[in-house]
Amino acid sequence: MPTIKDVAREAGVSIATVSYVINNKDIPIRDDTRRLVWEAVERIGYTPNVTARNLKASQSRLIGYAWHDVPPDEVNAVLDRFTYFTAQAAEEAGYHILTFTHTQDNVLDVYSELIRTRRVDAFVLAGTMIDDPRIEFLMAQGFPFATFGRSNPAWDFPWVDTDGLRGSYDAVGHLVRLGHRRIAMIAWPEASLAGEFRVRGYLQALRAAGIPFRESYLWRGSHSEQTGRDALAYWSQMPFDERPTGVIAVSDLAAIGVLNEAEARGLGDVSVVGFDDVPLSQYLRPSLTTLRQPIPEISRALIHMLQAILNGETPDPYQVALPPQLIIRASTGAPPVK
Amino acid sequence: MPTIKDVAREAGVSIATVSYVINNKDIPIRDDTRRLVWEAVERIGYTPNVTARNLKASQSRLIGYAWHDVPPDEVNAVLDRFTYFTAQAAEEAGYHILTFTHTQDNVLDVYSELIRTRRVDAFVLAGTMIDDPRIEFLMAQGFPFATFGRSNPAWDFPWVDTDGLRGSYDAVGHLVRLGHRRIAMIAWPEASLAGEFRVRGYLQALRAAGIPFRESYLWRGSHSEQTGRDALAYWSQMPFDERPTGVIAVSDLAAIGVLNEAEARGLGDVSVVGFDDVPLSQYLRPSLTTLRQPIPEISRALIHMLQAILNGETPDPYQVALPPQLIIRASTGAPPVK
DNA sequence: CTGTTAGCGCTTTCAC
DNA sequence: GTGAAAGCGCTAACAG
Repeated sequence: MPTIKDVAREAGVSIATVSYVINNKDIPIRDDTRRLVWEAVERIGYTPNVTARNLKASQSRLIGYAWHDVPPDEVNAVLDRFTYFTAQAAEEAGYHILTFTHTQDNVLDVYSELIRTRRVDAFVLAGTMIDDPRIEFLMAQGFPFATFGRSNPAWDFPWVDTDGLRGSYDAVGHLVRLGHRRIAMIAWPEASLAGEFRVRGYLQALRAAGIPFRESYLWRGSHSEQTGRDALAYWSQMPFDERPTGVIAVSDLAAIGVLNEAEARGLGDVSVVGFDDVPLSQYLRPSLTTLRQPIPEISRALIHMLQAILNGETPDPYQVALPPQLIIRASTGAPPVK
Repeated sequence: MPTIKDVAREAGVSIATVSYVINNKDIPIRDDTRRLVWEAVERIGYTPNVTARNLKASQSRLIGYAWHDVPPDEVNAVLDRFTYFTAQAAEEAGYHILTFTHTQDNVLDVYSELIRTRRVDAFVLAGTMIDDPRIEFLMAQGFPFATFGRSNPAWDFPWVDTDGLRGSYDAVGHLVRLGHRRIAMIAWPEASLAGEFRVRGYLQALRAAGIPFRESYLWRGSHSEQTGRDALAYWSQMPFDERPTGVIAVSDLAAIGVLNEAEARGLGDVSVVGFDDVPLSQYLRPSLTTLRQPIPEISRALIHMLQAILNGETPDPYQVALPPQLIIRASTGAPPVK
């Protein structure tokens, strides 16, 4: 493999000159010398060795991203697209993504190791939780990072997130325009930040439509298909003209539970909106109306933030929530006339 | 950030000694010197700089993996799990995964760039095609790689694959044991290598069960839900006692098409086996019997192969097909009695 | 305008 | 047993 030395010899110039030309430094170099260098580069097929460059510059040009373990039966609608678009955005900025894994109990060790060995220049975090220890750790270390998802609101760090409030708001608006008035929501436990934004959007949209909130229309449960089933089972106990005619769910999985339970009970005409647009949701019966997260935009925003941070600047914007897109399919329609 | 020099000074020994101790070389060093070194390391919190190590060793300890673009409406059942397990296996072997992307027309450029800059030590390829140009290129370059998926049978390179033949064979066996005799298959166009293995398994299983093959029971189409619908539409034109009672599909997506079309036509009792176990397949109505690819094993096998190659050895085994697991759910049952 | 040279942090040969 | 020093390939300050 040719090195810069070989190019210098081939071109009959010094290695410094080669370096200047290659890196296009604004050091006055005669045009024919430049040509000489490029021709030599061409002739011997030289490409700079990134490891040597990185050593010199004390950088790695790598952004770490923890790939989460996904149980085979769980849905990871978003993260594979996120990885793809993040890798792509990183490449445009001259970086690559280094993926790594960790178990539940050695999380910070793994991050710490990657920092200390100078394996990566920054991290992208996804699947953030409230009071996420990784964020706390990285802030304490002063190590560059940005997250997909919010965390403790009192913490000051760069994040990009889906605007869940806006998403729920739009979903309810969609149902209202279809003529629904009895609109329920399936939410996560209150500890979930993302979940609470979605609940707020639901409440705001109800208020905007002049529909009073009913406690019994808000069902909270875990991230599972069963939660959707439980919610519908509960609501179907209500007198017919009290039952919700439309449901917005905090996730597609819960939405699917609602559809499945409705089918099982012969209650075919409940309108359901999911959240995420998981693969296959368009092939469900009925195909699922849902909110698609703006993943490409999120990836781009994150990388822009990191780029700024790595250049010693303050990212602008620093924290941003991007609206999801309502994908209207067959699971929502007018309420049953009665 | 402390360097090996700092450790040497702190321990009052030479740099070389520190390196010997740290790397546990079998060079005779007094035990108390060793202790001195480790204590110094501990005290100043030293961790070797991987970039410097890599420069010295002319390696990167990175394995490149191209992350494929997935249209938002397509199912990528397998690749996100594959990425996770491959990253994990790589870490156990002392490597990390560098993910990168490419468009249709610059594929080889991207691989070439990664090689020439010495960004990666090897590649893992997925989504291989017959006569895959990437494989051809990497063989020509003599650059280390291994693939998830086969290619041109005349080419000699290390691969791991799902044993699609075995999978189809088992799926047909399952239907036969349930009492089916009219078993159809949905396949991909003949150009698909993976598809043809699955067809062969189907044919072999029929033969083993003494069931003659009927041309009209083999439907070929693209990778889509529509293909499944088309196939079922076609078969449902047949006289009732000629129609297939069981179908094995080359993918879950096609299987879902069959289920959806059967539902639309009120033909509820056709048994269907998919392939892949995509997320959500368990929540379909009916939940889908399918073949789950042995992803963790595939990842491990690939990394073992690469490890051998990177150590200058010949991997053993060199090419291996691992059987998928039949996951039995509600979409298969006894044929309608008649 | 161009070349010499000192590192970046590490490993390893060769001397002592 | 341990240390001095060369060198991996590159960049950039400093000379000339």
